[in-house]
Amino acid sequence: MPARPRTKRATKTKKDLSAADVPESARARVMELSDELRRHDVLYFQSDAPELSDADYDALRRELVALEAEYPSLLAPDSPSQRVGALPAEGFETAPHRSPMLSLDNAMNEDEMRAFEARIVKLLEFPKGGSQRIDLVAEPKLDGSGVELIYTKGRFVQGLTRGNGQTGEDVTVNLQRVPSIPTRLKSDDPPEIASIRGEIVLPLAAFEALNTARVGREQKPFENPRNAAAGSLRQIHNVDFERLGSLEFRGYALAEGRPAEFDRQSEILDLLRDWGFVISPQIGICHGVDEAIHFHERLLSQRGNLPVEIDGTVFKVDRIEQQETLGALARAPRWAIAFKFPPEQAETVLEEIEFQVGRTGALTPVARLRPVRVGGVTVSNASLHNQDEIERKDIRIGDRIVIQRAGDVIPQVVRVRLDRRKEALAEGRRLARRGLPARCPVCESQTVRLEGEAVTRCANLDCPAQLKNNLRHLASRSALDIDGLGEKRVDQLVETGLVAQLSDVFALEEASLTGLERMAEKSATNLIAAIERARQTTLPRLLIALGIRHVGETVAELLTDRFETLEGLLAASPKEVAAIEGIGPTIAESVSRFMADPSNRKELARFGELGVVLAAPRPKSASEETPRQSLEGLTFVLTGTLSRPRGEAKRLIEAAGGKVTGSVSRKTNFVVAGKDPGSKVKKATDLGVEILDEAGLEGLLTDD
DNA sequence: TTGCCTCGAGATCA
DNA sequence: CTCGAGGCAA
Repeated sequence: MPARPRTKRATKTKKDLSAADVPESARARVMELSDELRRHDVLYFQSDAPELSDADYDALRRELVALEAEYPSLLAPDSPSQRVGALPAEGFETAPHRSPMLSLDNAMNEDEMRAFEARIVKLLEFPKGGSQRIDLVAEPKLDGSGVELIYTKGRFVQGLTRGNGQTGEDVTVNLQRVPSIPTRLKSDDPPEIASIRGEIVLPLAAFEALNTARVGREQKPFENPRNAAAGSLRQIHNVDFERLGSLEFRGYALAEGRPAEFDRQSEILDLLRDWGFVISPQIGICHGVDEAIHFHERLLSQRGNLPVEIDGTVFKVDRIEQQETLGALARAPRWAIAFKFPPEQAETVLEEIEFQVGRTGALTPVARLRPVRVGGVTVSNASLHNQDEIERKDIRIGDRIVIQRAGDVIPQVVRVRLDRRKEALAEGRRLARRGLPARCPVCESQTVRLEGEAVTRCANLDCPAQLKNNLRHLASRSALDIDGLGEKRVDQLVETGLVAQLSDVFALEEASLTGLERMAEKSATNLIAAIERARQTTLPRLLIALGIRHVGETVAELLTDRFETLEGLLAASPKEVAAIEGIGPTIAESVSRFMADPSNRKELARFGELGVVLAAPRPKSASEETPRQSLEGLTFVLTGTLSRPRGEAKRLIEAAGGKVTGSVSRKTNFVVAGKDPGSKVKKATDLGVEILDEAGLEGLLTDD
């Protein structure tokens, strides 16, 4: 488990040693070790003729790691110590943030900025008539990837992505390669623990250079600096050091470790700079909202000349004391706001309006666009929400339209260039209106629009489009979580008629799957196994899986808490459902209607007939779990000659809840080596995967 | 919604 | 080598 001994060892060094302080003997030994390890890597990977035992190899490697830790200047970017073996076994580990990494509220225009100021003035309860204004620190809002860096006693020990705000991915090994992240804080008296937050960006010049290099190597250039930066952080194998070396970290907050005498955000920025971090140079202090708006406009005018991409201005209340008074909501602090630049717009041709059929049968118009770059990505689709929207904006096929990415993500049609219609016609585009289809585009059934509703629906409950969406939903994470049942597989299953109603997934057999496109033995087995696992589920998951309108995680839990079993729910009267705290009339109606429907009841019964079992609401304790599933979640690889046929060994493992795969990867937990094992054992030792002999396997199977 | 990364497995070629 | 799935970020 050589996860990261480097940083731990390093804390023992008394002070940073510049290159000159490194004893010649150490330098020589590092070179020697590196050469030796590299030679062995080649022997091992390319000629399969290793000279060193794995233990010896490991020892050399450890020695190298230790030396590099002691003399960081000797750590070459291409050192064999940086190879994959140094990485965590399974992707990146996740780790909790020291305090939640919140996001920021947005202001899209001046009014919202003024509202922000008004809100804080009110909350801070300034004495009437006082001339106090609020000092706001202004910083560019960098368009990159947010990270948290942890320093203990001034040493960089851990770096996390933002993740969900509570927990992030530990990308320390990659961040250690970013030049602007100091290994040590420049401070005589660093805090015990400091948490620095900031943005990882890829400066435009580096982005261009990187892409030129990539094109030269016949690699695909990156679409935009932000994705290139975020992607760089998540590299695991064959890590491209050039990429990491071109990243830049810019600090903007100190979430922990603030010395008491620093009581303003502006001072913290200075402190971070003193500690050795890069701080955006375009920092200002604004006294009141008018200055803030002015700052924002000036920054916008400089935008094109800046070395990094930005998408707005962040304003923070300068005084920490005031920040603390204001506090934070669940999602974002009340003392800061991101004033966004107007979204980039682009013009393109609307080539077609299609209608998608959703899970409930609702027909949603989607604009198919001539692909156009906007905000760093190529957009070719945009939702049009509903028919009213199309009519209000008078959108017609063939129109030139203006699009933008709302909230930076969802593309939307802003308006039609009505003034360009003449030209459009001249170019032969037909400018047809697209009305709501009378028949479903997928199954050709009648469509209906209920009185007072905005949406039109396909009336056919068995419409394949609805079935596909329902099936996708059933297989999704929060529902039955069936691995390997993605969009394409769902399409196949429905189109071949293998699944005509939801419960059919549980009637699938391996034999009927093989023969489908890209569905050979292994995939079929895996899918069947995933479905088998899904048979044992819980009532809330099943309720979610059914796709009852308005029933998500929360409602499913509420229903389960109240009725405990499916039978209980089926027997419940609409009144009882409606009486549940947290369930209003709309939801109650939807649930009761579903449960009363005879075909739904039949379908539910069929789930049971096909082996779907609901576990008790909450397992009392872990000790009550069935001991037979002892290998749950473990992956095995078999190699060499075993005393029983492979197939049988495989069955035994699977019966105990384990998984058997063909090749060794970091996801493999155990390699079972029989007589005359193959190269898999070598690979396993290299990846640090545990190797079992047959006795060891027997032990696992019979034990506990 | 798009782009990036990883993984397992299928398809293809030698 | 290519594809599908899954996860993550904005």
